[in-house]
Amino acid sequence: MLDLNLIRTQPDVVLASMARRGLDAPIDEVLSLDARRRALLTEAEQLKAARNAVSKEIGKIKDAAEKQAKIAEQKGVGDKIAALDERLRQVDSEMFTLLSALPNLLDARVPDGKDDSENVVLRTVGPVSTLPFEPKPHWELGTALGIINFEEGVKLTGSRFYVLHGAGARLQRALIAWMLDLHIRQGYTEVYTPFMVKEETMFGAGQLPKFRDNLYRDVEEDLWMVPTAEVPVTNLHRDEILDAADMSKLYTAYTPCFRREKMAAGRDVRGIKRGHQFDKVEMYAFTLPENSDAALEKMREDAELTCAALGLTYRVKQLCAGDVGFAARTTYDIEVWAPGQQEWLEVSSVSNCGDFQARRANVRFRREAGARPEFAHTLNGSGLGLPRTMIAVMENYQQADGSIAVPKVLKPWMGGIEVIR
RNA sequence: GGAGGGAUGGCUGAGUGGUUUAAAGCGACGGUCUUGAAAACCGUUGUGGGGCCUGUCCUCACCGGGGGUUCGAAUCCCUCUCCCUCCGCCA
Repeated sequence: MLDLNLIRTQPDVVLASMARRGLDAPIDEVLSLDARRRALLTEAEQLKAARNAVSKEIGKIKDAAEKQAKIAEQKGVGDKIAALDERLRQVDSEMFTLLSALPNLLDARVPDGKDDSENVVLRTVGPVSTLPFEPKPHWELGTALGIINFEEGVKLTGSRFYVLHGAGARLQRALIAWMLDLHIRQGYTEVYTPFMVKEETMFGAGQLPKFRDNLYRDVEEDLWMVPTAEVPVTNLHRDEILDAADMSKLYTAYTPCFRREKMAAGRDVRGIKRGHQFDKVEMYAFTLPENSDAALEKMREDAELTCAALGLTYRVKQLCAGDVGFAARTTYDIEVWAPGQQEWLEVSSVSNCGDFQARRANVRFRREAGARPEFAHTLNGSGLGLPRTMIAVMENYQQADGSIAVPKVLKPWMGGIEVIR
């Protein structure tokens, strides 16, 4: 949610930022609604002030006849006020609809560009291909080794689902445990959250109303399945006023993620790259406004270290204006090289949301006792999406005979398995 | 699933239609006192919106959420959510 006051005072700045995203934002409509709203509010409040004063007088009148006369005089005022309040409610709701559809302002340093084809590769770390044989894609490796079973996923649930077996399931669990432990060492506090949340919680993280079509929902209980840990973690401090002395607050969370992927129908249908259910370890930060830039760089480094420690070749991209997500002001993507698919896989996306999410979720902080509350800044970054990390590990650690070596850092969780064969 | 009880400010806790303009206590902050501190005493103490005469200013809303009754609602009515106690069932 953008600051209405910013739209009022610097509409041109807001318009320019929206234009960089390729949007024609209805700023004029917002401003005229705002003017109407204030006019209605003034009128309604004057009536309320008068009514309050008279009602107070009535309470003090002792003479019954005089009292009845005064009460009769007041009849009808309530209806007038109710009518104004009703119009105000309508204006408010129109305003809310408009404002909640506007994405975050972009950081000025975000490069221009219309879509993902214009994202900027900042650097590539590691060699792009070193395998001395023809590498296979993970779906062939996984099926041959019996660690990924696609037919079973279809049998149980449908397309885009799969079952992991034996060392495959264990490898994923090892990745999750290792990543969580790594992030804890990097200063994040582990949290385990619900995977289903109420509508308010989805709104607070910026998922609703805009991304409704991509979410699973239980209609009977009105609960929504989380599409990312970012959703519950953002809301951990919803409607709270934090103490500046306790910030930054850094969290890491493992959750499954549920996405309908309606927009991606027919895309990435092979393998485990894009499923309706996948696991992810997330990093999240609540910071003071002046610290969010530094927190973004730290989080990017923490995510990079995860790739590096796994021995994966990766590259860091800065997203261009047209590709930065709805709630973010700036985003880095980290992609790892998958030699079997001959493809860069997006495994992490690290974003600074500024005060955009905090405004929606009403997460504030106080600099000192008595100071006015201010909105916190929030940041989120995947500590790597599991299926894509699995793909990268399988394809990079494959050997000529189709077996897969276990990366060194994961061995403590693999129960002595050195090679999956 | 059944029965009952609750939700009031940072916290505890009064308040059942108009001196409540939400008491009181605790905590926090400021001051007096003190070499310093404690104690004591005095004072301050929420959030959000709007206005202009930009002020130690005026005003509106907020007592779990929403709706209603009334000239007037923390208080009465309806409804939802959450919490607690007991019973049943249960991983």
